Amino acid sequence: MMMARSNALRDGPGRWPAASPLNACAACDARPFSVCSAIHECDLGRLAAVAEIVEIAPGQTFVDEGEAARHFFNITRGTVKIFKLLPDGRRQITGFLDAGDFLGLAVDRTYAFSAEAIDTVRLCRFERPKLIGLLDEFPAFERQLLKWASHELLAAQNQMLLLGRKTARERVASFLLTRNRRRCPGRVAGTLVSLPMNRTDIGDYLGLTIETVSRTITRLKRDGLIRLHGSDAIELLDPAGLETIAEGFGAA
Amino acid sequence: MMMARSNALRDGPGRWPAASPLNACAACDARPFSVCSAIHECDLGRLAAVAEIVEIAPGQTFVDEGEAARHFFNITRGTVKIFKLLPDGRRQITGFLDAGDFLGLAVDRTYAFSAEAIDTVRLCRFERPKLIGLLDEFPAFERQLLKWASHELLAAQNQMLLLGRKTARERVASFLLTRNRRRCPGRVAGTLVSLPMNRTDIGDYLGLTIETVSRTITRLKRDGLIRLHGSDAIELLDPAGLETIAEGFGAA
DNA sequence: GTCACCGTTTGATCCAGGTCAACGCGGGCC
DNA sequence: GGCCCGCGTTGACCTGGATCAAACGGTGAC
Repeated sequence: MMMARSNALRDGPGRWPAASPLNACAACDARPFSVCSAIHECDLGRLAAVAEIVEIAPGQTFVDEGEAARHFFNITRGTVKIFKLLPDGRRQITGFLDAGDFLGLAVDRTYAFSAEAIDTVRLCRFERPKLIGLLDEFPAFERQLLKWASHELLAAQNQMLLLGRKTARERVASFLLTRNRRRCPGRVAGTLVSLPMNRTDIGDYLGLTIETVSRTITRLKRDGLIRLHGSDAIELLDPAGLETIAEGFGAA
Repeated sequence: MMMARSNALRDGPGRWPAASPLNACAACDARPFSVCSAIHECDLGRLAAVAEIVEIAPGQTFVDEGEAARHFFNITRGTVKIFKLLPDGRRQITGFLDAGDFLGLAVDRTYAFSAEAIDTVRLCRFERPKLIGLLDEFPAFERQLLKWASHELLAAQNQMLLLGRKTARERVASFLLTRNRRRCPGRVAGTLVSLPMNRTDIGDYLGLTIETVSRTITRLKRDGLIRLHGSDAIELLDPAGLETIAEGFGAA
């Protein structure tokens, strides 16, 4: 829906015209941050051989919950949201993925989640059997995936604490700090957080409504903890104060 | 706290007098269900050599959030709760682990969670470097761990949906069904769910208070969906009806 | 047997956040 | 320029679940 000239993944034309697969991996900006860093320069050809570079248009869903799980993905540019739906439309976003993040582990035979591009996303797509074959060949790659899974599990536990036990104010403060800790390509080191997702997405990630997110941000602003630069960038004026709130110390 | 003759893990006397480590692994009831199944019968000696069998008394904490992460664990008997705390005492239980479950992945240098035995728990304890060494030797074992991590990630995403978007009634129904799907040693196939944890634990797992858990169970009972057998066993009279509620279809 | 204790249930009231509704604002389009 | 539309903000009110409080019931000690 939207974008007359569709870049739909399964329609075919979404393929990125990678000059040479080898060069694609060697030149990849995201590789240093990603699981692919486990593969040595000299073996990049083997990796590139099973990778397919794809570009996804904003708003486009490229993984559907319940669909047969045929691929793994590695984000190399842009931001993706992962979510689950209830039949009446209630939605829980379980994570935002940026460049360098790996996608496709939490899976049985079918995907247990959907994935949608927030902005223009570029990613490497791997057929599952091919990537699994590569794991046999490169144990360091498999080790890296295990490390990634552990990292995701840790983030998931933090999110469960947030969703189960934190107040709206604590949730928003936690969210801003977590976002700020990410390596965002092009981000000036410091306290300016860019939010490519809209308020609805933030609400669905934090288990709140859009109105509560908005009100809570307004209140943090009034309290001098943050400053807005448009609605998609927030400056953290008092990171320590936010940390105090996020960790549940905040009395107010 | 409690149990005059302490089986405290770090006090030493918690060690189980395993006749022979080799026999311990070969005879382990939990092995078929656990990540250890990846190690062939003939190599069990290598596994047993790095495993230490430990018994934990009910209520005893054997992993402390923030402590240096020195071990992995594999539960072979009993039930464990994994939780995170906020400074003011709010608690989120992020999972219950039973026989066959692996513990210790969601970790950086220090544990990101605490773990406490609910009933009498027996587990295999592995020093992290030793187990990691074993992974180099047995790729199938590492593969199994990755599979386990993926499985946990999937469960975590379901739990985020539950905590972020489900009503109390939906949460309790989901919980009972999830519990029922587990292979509980000694459980008669069917619809009798055993709940070794108390109501406070259930509340802290579902992001509810103990009162709401109790009231919700009472209401499910009144509606003829479940029957209580004591307070720690629940019979599912209408699993399909519970499923409808748990998945968010339930109008009532 | 009975007493005390602890976990559970039930009842009464409260409130954080949800719902419903209106308004503001910026960007694209004609 | 002016209109429209989608997102974000703000306001008024409502409610599901929290909080506070009391009663219940099973179990172990004596």
